[in-house]
Amino acid sequence: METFVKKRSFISEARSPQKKIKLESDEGMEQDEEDEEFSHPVPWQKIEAEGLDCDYALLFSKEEADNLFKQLEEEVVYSTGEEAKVQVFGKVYDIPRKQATYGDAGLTYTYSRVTRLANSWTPTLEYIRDAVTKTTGRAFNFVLVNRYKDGQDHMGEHRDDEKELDPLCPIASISLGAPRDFIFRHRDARGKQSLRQIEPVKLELAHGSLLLMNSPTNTFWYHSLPVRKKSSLPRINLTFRRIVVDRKK
DNA sequence: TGGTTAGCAGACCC
DNA sequence: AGGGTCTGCTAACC
Repeated sequence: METFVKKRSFISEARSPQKKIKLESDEGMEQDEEDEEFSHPVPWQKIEAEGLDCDYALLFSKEEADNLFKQLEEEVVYSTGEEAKVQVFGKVYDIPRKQATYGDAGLTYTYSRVTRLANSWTPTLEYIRDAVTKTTGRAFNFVLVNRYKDGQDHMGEHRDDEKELDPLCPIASISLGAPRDFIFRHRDARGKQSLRQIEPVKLELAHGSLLLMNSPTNTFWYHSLPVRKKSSLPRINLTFRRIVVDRKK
């Protein structure tokens, strides 16, 4: 049975998923927003299930996505050593992909018991961040970069539920490079005697695409990027987030 | 207190 | 026949 979300099935109106509100401006950012800079509005596909709310769109053309991928390959510096390891069920493993963290000065992000300090934004990451902001009306102060060198690199099921994240702000996921399957599973449909039977939601994340994961998706749904042996090319994923800044000294 | 961004084994399906 | 995929399990630590 094919449970993948059909491409182009019900493309909604060509407008942003959130109303064009004025940007929640962080300090001293752009004043008057030229909506026309990223000229044509993007056609969004709504992806919904019980407790799941996502918006999917092709944000960048193939040509632009190609260039962005190339630039990121030159700019991004990935973690090594202890920061490239993860501890699960008492054992330490090498993370089966590469990771990097970028964001506003001084921000930290704790992921699976390892706290990482954000590197300062690179030009390309800033450019993509601003493109995402212009098309969504959301501001982000942090991005987690994951690089999957081929179909063997992967990420297991998890939720993005770190408590330093602003729970109401969507997470914006940009995909560049090889397309990969992306799977959602409801938390009540996991385990042997799962409480309920809920079909997973599966989609393929395309080169240049943007997936917005809106609240409360990450409360109820785990997601993963499973191994795909037939995939041989690299993929870079950027997840833009809003980290709540603790204003205490 | 309870959840686990990892790998692995066994079942299933081409 | 066997490789790819999917699911459930893990049993230490924070």
